[in-house]
Amino acid sequence: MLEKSYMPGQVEGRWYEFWMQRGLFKADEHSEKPPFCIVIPPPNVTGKLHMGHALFVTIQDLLIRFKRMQGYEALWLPGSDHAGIATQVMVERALAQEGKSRLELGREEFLRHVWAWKEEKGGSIIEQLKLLGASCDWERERFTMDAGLSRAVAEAFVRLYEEGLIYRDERLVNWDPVAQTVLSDLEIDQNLEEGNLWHIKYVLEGSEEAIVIATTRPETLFGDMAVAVHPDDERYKHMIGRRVALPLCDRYIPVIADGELAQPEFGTGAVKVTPAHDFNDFECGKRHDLPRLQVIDLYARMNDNVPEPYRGLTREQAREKAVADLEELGLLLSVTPHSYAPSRSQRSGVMVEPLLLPQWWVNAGVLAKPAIEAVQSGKTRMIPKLWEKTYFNWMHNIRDWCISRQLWWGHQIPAWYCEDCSQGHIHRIHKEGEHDADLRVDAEAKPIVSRERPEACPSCGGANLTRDPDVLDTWFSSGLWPFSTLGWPDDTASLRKFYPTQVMETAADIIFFWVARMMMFGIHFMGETPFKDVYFHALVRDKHGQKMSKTKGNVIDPLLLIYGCRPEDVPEDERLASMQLFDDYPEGVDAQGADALRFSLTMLAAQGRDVRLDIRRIEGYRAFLNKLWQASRFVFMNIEGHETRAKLSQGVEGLCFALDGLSFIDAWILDALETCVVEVTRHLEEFSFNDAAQCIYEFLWNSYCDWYIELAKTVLYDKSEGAEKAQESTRCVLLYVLETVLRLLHPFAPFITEEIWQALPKAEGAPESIMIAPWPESVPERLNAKARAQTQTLIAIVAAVRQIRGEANISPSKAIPSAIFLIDDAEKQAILRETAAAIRSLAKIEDFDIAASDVEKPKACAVAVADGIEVVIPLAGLIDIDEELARLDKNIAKLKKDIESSTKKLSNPNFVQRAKPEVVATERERVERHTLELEKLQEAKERLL
RNA sequence: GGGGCGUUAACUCAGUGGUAGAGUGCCAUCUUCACACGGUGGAAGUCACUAGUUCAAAUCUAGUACGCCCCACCA
Repeated sequence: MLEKSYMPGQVEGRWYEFWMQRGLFKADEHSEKPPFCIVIPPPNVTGKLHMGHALFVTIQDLLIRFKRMQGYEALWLPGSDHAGIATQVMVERALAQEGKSRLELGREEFLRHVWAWKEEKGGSIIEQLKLLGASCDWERERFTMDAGLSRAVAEAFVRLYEEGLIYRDERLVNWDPVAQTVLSDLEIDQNLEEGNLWHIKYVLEGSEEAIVIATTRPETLFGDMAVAVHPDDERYKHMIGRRVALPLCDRYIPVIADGELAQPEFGTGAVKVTPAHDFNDFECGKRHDLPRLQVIDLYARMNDNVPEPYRGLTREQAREKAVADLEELGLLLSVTPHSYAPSRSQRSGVMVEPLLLPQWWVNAGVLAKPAIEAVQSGKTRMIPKLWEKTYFNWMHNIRDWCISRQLWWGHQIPAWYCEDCSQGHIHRIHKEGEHDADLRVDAEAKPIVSRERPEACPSCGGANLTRDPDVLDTWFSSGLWPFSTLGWPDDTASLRKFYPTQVMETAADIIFFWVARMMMFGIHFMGETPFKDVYFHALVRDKHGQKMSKTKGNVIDPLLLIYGCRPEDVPEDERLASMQLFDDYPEGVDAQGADALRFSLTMLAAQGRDVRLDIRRIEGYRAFLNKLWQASRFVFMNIEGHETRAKLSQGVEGLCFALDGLSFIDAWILDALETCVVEVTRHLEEFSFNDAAQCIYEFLWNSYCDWYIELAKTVLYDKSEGAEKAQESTRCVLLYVLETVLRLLHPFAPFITEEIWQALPKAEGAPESIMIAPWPESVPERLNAKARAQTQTLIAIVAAVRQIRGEANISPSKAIPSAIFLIDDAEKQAILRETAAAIRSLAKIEDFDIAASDVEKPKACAVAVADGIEVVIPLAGLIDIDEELARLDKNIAKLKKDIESSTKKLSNPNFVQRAKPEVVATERERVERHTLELEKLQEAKERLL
């Protein structure tokens, strides 16, 4: 027997262990079953569980458990990502607290530290996924830096290099002067900020005349190589080809015409050109063959190419000094406020400095082509479809991907340089107190790309080789994830069985970072798209729609919700991050359980919409699970000691009752169950998870609990003779429906369903867990339109009496002594007779008569019409006449309004002619029905007056 | 500049051509034998605005307002 109330903590503890011990999450690559595989979006190894993880675990586990029950060989392949920059920054920060830096430690020693850190803290995110019930095949857990995946990375790199799709080149790149690495275009944020526009005079050579340029970055003027104006700009036409004196510097630069860079409307129409520190200027410089003068170094300080007084200043200091000096010289014309969008590093938040540096690149255009075609042809679908547009848009305009990073934590690029052949192009900058030299390799050095360290230089045979110090962008290894995790480059049984995977489920914000790269690499290396469907889930936001962030204090930690929390028990930094939560719940939050969280996220995550997480809704769904718990208790209490248990022990199908021997109520709940099974299955197959969950919710609460169980009570508690047969059938149906719903609900709420299911009597040879029990199948024979109509009548009658009771404020403890149901239809009379006991009990009427509609009614009575049946209840001191009149008036008004609008429709010839015939018929029937009802209510009113 | 999304009850959200639904909250009432994490009844919305298409629009089209996101940026 189950505990009196549902305690998620107690229930959830025991089952995960059980599943693991029995090896139920394991997938067999040699199985005959059709494959269903999802590879997990690998969370950052140093990460901490947040709502985004909870959401993806919920959806992916839902899919995996659903498919596993449906008979697929379901593989959910887990793992984690080394997260290059994020992890390195974190470890460096920890080292800094000990007063150490990575440069002091040297590369090898630093990497030992990172690995130690990974071993110590890396497991926690994985353990947290388990708490949510994730049914991953943990024996296959991978890490992007493990030996196998590192081999895959080297293999991919070498192949792409040999195919000419990877190359090394010196270009203008986004440099993060704090993280000391280059960043890809995707790792940069641009948001509008307030800045200034400085107007500076550049005086024409040999003239008093000046050209005024407008700039947001006056400190870069030291690198100016030209001033550009629009060729058609009348103001400046005569200056084109002449030279201007570069302020603060002892040199002259030309005025050039460039219609692409210079827009006459903006600023003064004249723009300074700094090819080494601005992407647009770089392009302009190429067009005009301008030299590039780098004036800012890797640490964002002014280098030796600027006049002496500025050398060594930071960008900011240099700007301040330059502006002051210009002002003194009378060259600063004005400063106006100007909002602009500077590029900032997503990691450090610092302004990125465009610098000219040699880096490794992937020729993305070639790889993108088939990846675009795969989606166009429908080989891979994106759901919701609107993301396909975003995907195409980016893919069509894709730029080469900068894959090298000046970090130590990551896959070191498998390229070496021959010290002899590349002499003079390999620079070591050794700083005092630092263990390793800072290694810089010019673009001119010739790389030797190889899977393993080469023995000797293929050109000169020399053995003096130095490895490229850079590592690869984290997303390079992530891009290989769907096949590297299955054993690639080896031809393994797992790879053959599970590639291509069926579903990729992830957040849309990494569509470019990850999905696009997996598509490109998957097609290139495997010859097939890595997945059939890509389902994008929404972002989880707080209840006001704000992105969750620690600094905003609106984080909702999934674990706090699952296990509950009191503010005083939460560590301070976490409490600050969850400030909003504790403002709303000063006493803390009760334990909701992983099942309630999962069910809530499923309900909230409608396709294509962001999720605003409201704890009150989670509480509502926990109440739903408690309802399931209580209903199960009811079933257990009632089958205890009866044959039903023995019947179930022959298997659920042993519960096979003769469908024609059932009461219409039994038949009705089976009919509703059939609809529920079909709908839930369909919705899951269409990725409409919220609709699927909604179906189960409504069936269980509104049909099963509110009506079937209540109706069952009248059968089960019937003491009269001969009731035993109906009772046994009711018990069977109660149990059968519960068991089926548990299986339907299992993928949504795995713990509670397992707990209840295990308490059911087991059949010989039954599966050892609900998670490997078969998914409920559709049994069309269960559909029963007649039973549906009959039950509808019953429900309408009970509801009508309840309405009278409710509005007349008749105490629920007070029985109504008598009632009359007036109806001519013999079938409906039969329904009333058949369910007399149920009506008496649910409406709490002591007795009632059934009569034809022309029978004379008592004078003072309350009247309602339900499904064509006139429900008459003698007032007999129970009901206040005025209240009853008010109730009648309200219903009469409602009917009148309804009839009026329907009549109006029907009097429109266009409607009658053009609307679908069934719609017109419905409308006619509606008027008829309501008119009849109205008449009856009006008569009742007259009798009262 | 380009693209996308949203605007439905007090709050959080479903719905998507045929007269509006859920959860929470609210009002009334009830602790009887599954459940007060509950039962029963009730109140609550010109479905942002304006046009158009249609017999019929919350639902389709166009535009307006407000909010949000992505991409590309003019110094």
